[in-house]
Amino acid sequence: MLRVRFAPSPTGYLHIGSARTFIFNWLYARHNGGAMILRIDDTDLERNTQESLDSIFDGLKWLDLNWDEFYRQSERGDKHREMAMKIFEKGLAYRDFTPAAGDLEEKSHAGGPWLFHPEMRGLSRAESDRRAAAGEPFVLRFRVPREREDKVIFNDLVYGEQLKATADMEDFALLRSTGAPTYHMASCADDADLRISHIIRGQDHLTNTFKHVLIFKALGVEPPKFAHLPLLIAPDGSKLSKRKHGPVVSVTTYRDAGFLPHAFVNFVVLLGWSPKNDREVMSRAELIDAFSLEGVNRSNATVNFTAEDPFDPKAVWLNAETIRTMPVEELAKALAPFAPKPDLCKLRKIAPLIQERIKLLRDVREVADFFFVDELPPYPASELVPQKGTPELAKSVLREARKILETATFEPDALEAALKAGAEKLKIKTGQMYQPVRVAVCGRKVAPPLFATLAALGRETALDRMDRAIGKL
RNA sequence: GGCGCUAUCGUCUAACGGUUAGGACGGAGCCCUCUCAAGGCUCAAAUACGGGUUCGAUUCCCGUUAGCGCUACCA
Repeated sequence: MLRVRFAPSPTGYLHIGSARTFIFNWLYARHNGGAMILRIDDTDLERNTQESLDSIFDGLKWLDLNWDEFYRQSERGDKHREMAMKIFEKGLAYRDFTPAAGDLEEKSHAGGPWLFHPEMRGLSRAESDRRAAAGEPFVLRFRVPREREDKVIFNDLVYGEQLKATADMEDFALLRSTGAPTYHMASCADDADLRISHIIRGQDHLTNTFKHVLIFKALGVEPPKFAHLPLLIAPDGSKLSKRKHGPVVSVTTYRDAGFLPHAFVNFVVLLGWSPKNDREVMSRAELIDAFSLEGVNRSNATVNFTAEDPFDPKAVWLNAETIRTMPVEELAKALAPFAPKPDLCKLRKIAPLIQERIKLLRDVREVADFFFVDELPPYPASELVPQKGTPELAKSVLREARKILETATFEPDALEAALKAGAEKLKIKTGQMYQPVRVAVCGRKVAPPLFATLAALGRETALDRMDRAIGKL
């Protein structure tokens, strides 16, 4: 059975890149009828926060993509330690008693690469046991088999065959001096234990994979298949980060601005993946059907945001497209949390009027504000004056319109016919009739279609606003 | 510094070694129209650079450049 996992570490909020990794895994699992596993990789006690964990759950819950199994890595520490010691017992790892030192710069620069402490790698088992028994702290290091194997090879489902000389690999840590497993150890131990068949993750792990292959082999299990995803980067070319780019990278920012979950999924899946048939707007079912690792490309994708405009224009367009094509009832419900009042009854009337006029759900506030107020905010009387008209004309137009609205049937077609007739009677262009009425009723020149708007507003409100407008002139 | 990965319009991307290098977003223009949208049509816009291989390279190989990643007792 195919088994994939998403393994975030709760050290920041769920950001768009992590969400994408989840989505790719989910799609792959659903496409193949496999299992989706959520595992919280919280082995770094120092940096984990409950807030971050909440953010991850909030984000995933919003995406509405489910998982089949759930694990928390911190609860499995004993198992990881046990598996690490199994590697040690096989002689494939050794204790390093070198005290943790601030020789970081020394390691990374200093001309040659730092690989291991020879005297520790060469320590006899008896000596090692003696010092450990004496309570001397140590880190457990993997003994990279430079003598037996000169390279590590694996085949990445996206990047193809990957090869690295063992001579270029350091003896990485498996267990910290506190006894806690490192990420590499915990991750591989769990992947092996949970029988993960495919690891789909960010390309930042591509070079780590050589270490992981070594660990899997040391554990005596067949390594899973690997597929690395190109990274998501900011317009300046740097990796998306909270510190540098702020909340624009957080999934909850999209949610709070009024993105529809599916529009977000649709946008994000197109970053680094293509169905190769020019299709872009796809339903969830179509996505599941079309998804394959072959469609994943290898170069990083830029999320195009700016300080003024935090959302990629394509994401916004996809969202608008999703809004336009969804059932009105669903739209009305989605709009409720964003409207001035969560009045579903009213929203059902408004939704069709604004459906193709909003890009984000939050836009409802400015596009449909006048539906929710008892009294219109003040606007200049000059707005009531139509093109090539005078205040006097505006006044007579509004009086005529008022009279019409007193008796007209409040239904779009009937209102249009009646108002049109009124314009003919006054011998003015229809636009000169409609525009003053629009301003009187909406409080501004730009608004949804007039007749449907009037119908939604109702006679009483319309008449009241007409009177106030006439009074301004 | 070492090791690895990547390179097509501004952005996301498509193209068995043979295409006028295609689509989408965004931009510009026109049409439609009660304003705004939506919709329709049109336009501008790319194979990083240099060498090979080949009858023929966006595509294969090498180099350069650039970007990114890893190089922790972080994940």
